[in-house]
Amino acid sequence: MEATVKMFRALSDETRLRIYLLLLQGELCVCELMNILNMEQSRISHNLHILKEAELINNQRNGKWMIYSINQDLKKNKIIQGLKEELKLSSHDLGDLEKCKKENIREKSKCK
Amino acid sequence: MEATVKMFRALSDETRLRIYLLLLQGELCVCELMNILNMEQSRISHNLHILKEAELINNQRNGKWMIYSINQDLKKNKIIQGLKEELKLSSHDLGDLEKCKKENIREKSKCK
DNA sequence: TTTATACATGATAATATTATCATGTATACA
DNA sequence: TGTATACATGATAATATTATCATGTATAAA
Repeated sequence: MEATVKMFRALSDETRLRIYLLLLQGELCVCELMNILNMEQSRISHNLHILKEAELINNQRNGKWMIYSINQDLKKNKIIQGLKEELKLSSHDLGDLEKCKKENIREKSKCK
Repeated sequence: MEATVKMFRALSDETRLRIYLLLLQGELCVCELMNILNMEQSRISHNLHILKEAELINNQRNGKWMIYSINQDLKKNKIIQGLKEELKLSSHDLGDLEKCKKENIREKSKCK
């Protein structure tokens, strides 16, 4: 119950829901999320922290970058399964994600 | 997306989640919810209002009583389906629900 | 070993949420 | 027609959330 409340709370924010849907497409670093969402770094980091606290995502360092990914422990969670079926990444965000990958933002862009 | 955020927000509160799980067992009036949750009336009413705004529940008047029930429009919503599979009403709340029905709180108890 | 990049995190202010208190309204009943 | 019951709702205070700003830290590269 407590974990479910925490999960709902973490996902009850448009920014965090967008981040979660983006990460469902694959791992991303903070820099890439900044680029896709067009939001400043600390805002992204703070929201990632909330998603991590709710155990919805994981992170691991890779050189300069902190890579965030979906916590696969929740693969069997029916609510998460439902979310994936019910809600898709917006075509706008999907386009920006593809652009980010094609332009290799992670390597090229100085993260400001 | 917006509706999903609103739904998550409405369910990201223990009281409202308990109310939703209780209503999944069947219709209840405010008085019965007060009795089961042991919370004061305005608190219950305000939280019911939030659940209603998120279109998770319906209400209809029946004489003195306002009867709240699950919004069946969401039967096909995968997140709600997932929630129902993932999270069950606590045995404590279930016990109090049964007690409330057995004692016919709706008719007998002066709702204070 | 300085410097830039990538990110985390503490502090703060603006805003939203939550519970409570007080009061208002609809219905039933005497 | 008054009164009690059941509930809604506005106001308020306490608390939580959110974004931003400032700063701190880890890594890599020069």
